[in-house]
Amino acid sequence: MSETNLKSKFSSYIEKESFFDNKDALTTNWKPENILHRDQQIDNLASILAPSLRGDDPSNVFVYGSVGTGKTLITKHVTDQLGEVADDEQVDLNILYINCKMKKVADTEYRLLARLAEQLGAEVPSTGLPTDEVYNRFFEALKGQKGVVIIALDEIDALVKKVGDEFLYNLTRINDDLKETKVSILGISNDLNFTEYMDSRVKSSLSEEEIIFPPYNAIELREILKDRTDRAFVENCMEDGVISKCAALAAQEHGDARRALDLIRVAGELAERSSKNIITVEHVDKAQEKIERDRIVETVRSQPKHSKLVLYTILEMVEDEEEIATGDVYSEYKQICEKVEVSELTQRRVSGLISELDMLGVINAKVISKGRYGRTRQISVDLSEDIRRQVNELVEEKFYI
DNA sequence: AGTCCACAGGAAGGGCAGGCGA
DNA sequence: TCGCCTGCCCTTCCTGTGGACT
Repeated sequence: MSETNLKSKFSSYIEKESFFDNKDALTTNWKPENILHRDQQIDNLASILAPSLRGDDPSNVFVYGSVGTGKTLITKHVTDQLGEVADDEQVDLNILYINCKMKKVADTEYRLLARLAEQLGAEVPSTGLPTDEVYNRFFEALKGQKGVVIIALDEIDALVKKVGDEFLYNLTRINDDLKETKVSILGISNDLNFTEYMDSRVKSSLSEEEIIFPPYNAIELREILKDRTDRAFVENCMEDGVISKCAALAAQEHGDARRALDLIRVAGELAERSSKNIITVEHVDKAQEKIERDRIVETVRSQPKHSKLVLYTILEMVEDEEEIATGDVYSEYKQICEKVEVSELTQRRVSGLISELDMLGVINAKVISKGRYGRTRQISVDLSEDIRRQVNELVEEKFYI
């Protein structure tokens, strides 16, 4: 681009008014003034937690609902209000909130206990101690508290699937050993069938109360989007139907409000970069593609190197054949390893990697039986040309293919 | 009815990096 | 510095299995 062109690009960027007035209103951290379509859940949670204001320990609660149904928002909203009232009334109440899925923060038993202890004022190194020592420090910190401690564990299903439910068992039994302090647990799970993974004792003590968050339908999503976009965007910057389109796309995808907000935000950003002076329905389509592409590419980037190589192998193979089996992938993968001078992994591991890639939604792999000819995974790929190219570049760059 | 393929996938454990206390 | 911890990636060994073929 010539110098004058570049300059005019920059100056036209300044001249063009931004569509965004307050972009924060489209993030998940934003707390809207009025929360829509969740009155029942708010009411329910509030009445369950209210006894803590009288110094009684509230029942343990389990909050279920798929992603983007407002679980975290409502929990924070209710606990914040509760905390404020407790402060005003000078009631001893401590509310801890931990997201168990945060990488490197609370995604193991050790880290979870360390964070909890930290929030109670104890000091725990990020690694190095035996887990039972961390547990002790957490317990000591709890002893120092008076009144009720509510522990909110967000995305608890991810942690239990990873490390088992033993820590939950310990947490639910902790009240037996405490005198001054009463602990109550508020579990938040994305997985509706999550309790199946748990020991029945843990299950019964943890789900004394349950609150279900159903997915939003398209109409509800539209109202939520309307509310947020009124704050986030300047007036009259959207073509008719943009909000409905975002709501409809997100409703198709499990009624996910987060996805709806992402869509409208990315559509706005794309429109801003384009020459159009209004956000159009086409921008929403492009936003949908971009979000999916970014998700896949980011996922692949964070995979271990052999997972990248396996994916590369699969992408090469599906060029010629629609559906392939694990064994085919493995022999081809070995050849690629030889070519790039990397020592190959065992078939067991590659099988595991394929299974992971499937769970991450990068490839499709379902187990089928071919009778006499054994059981295997039938692998297919359903990625756009654009994504395949980006993934291939990612791998080729890394291995100098 | 039984066999047998080509894997799936569980369990246990090894080796390494990063990080601690003493 | 050493000894020990955890998390991560990986191997080894193993049992399980749907259904075409005999």
